[in-house]
Amino acid sequence: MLSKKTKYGIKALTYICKNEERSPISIGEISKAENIPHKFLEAILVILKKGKVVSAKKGKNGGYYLLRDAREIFMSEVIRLLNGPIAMLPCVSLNFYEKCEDCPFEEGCGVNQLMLEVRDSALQVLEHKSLYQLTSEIKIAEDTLS
Amino acid sequence: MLSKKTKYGIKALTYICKNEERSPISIGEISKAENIPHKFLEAILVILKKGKVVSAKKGKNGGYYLLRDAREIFMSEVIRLLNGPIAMLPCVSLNFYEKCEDCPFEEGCGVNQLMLEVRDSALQVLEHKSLYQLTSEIKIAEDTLS
DNA sequence: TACCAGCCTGTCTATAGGATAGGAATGAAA
DNA sequence: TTTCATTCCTATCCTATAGACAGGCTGGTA
Repeated sequence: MLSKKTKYGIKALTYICKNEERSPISIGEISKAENIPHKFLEAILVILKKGKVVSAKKGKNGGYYLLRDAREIFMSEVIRLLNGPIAMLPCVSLNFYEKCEDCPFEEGCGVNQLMLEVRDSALQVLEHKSLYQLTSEIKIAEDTLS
Repeated sequence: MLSKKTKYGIKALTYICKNEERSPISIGEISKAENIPHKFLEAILVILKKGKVVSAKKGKNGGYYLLRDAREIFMSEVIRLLNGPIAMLPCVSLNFYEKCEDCPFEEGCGVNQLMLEVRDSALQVLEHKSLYQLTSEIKIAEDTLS
């Protein structure tokens, strides 16, 4: 399952991206616009800041802004920061690998083999989807609706 | 994350499949061979039984056996029974759909769009991987090791 | 220098996963 | 017909984590 933390995080990023010319954008504005609990969003953006995805400006008219070109921010990275491993099992994770105690050897574990394939197929999507692309898709959807 | 329930369930199924000619196989045997807590495995197999994947024979020399050809048992089904939805969000789930409260309209939600693609790519793998296939792969791995 | 917005720490609750226990029901074998 | 292995059912417990909120500190900008 994708945690709300991650969901909120992605929404916040797309909101910042959509309004980049006005950035920095304050937590208050994002939380109102995207229906995200204010304090929770605070914590989320701190994580994204530590992850070098965004940066913050303090003081009056402060807020958050993208630290890199939105074309260079990929969903795989954001999800790893907020949700943890993309793989569904620690023993097939690239960035959060852990051996599992109950398996004598991984190659002979069917679950391992299976989840390896699932992970790769998910990465195929997530490593190629940039924040820029995601934001564009939303804009298109909004335009066709109105 | 894949729950241990699911992991254990798949392991149990492959074990039964591997030893199908001796079936029914008892919980006791499976739990010992695959390092699965006995009582927990009980609960898991009951679920798989309700899901018409396996069936049970009671009494002496009883146990569990596959209810269908292993070629007709797909991982997508097993995972849905034990782990719940394959999608990472209820609002993109085929079998466990739920609208999310915070989105005014789904088409304009980037997370929704993204997770839709991830779900499809995962399904591509899981709907085509049969228990038979998975079990074969394990056998091959075991042979090449020895 | 005053204020605004980010930052930090800590607490609380609900939920779900994982695991265990004890005994009832069933049915094959002795 | 008795015995015993096995499934089946109900119930309880523990723990970790997600989600959310509160209060006050910090630092920079107007």
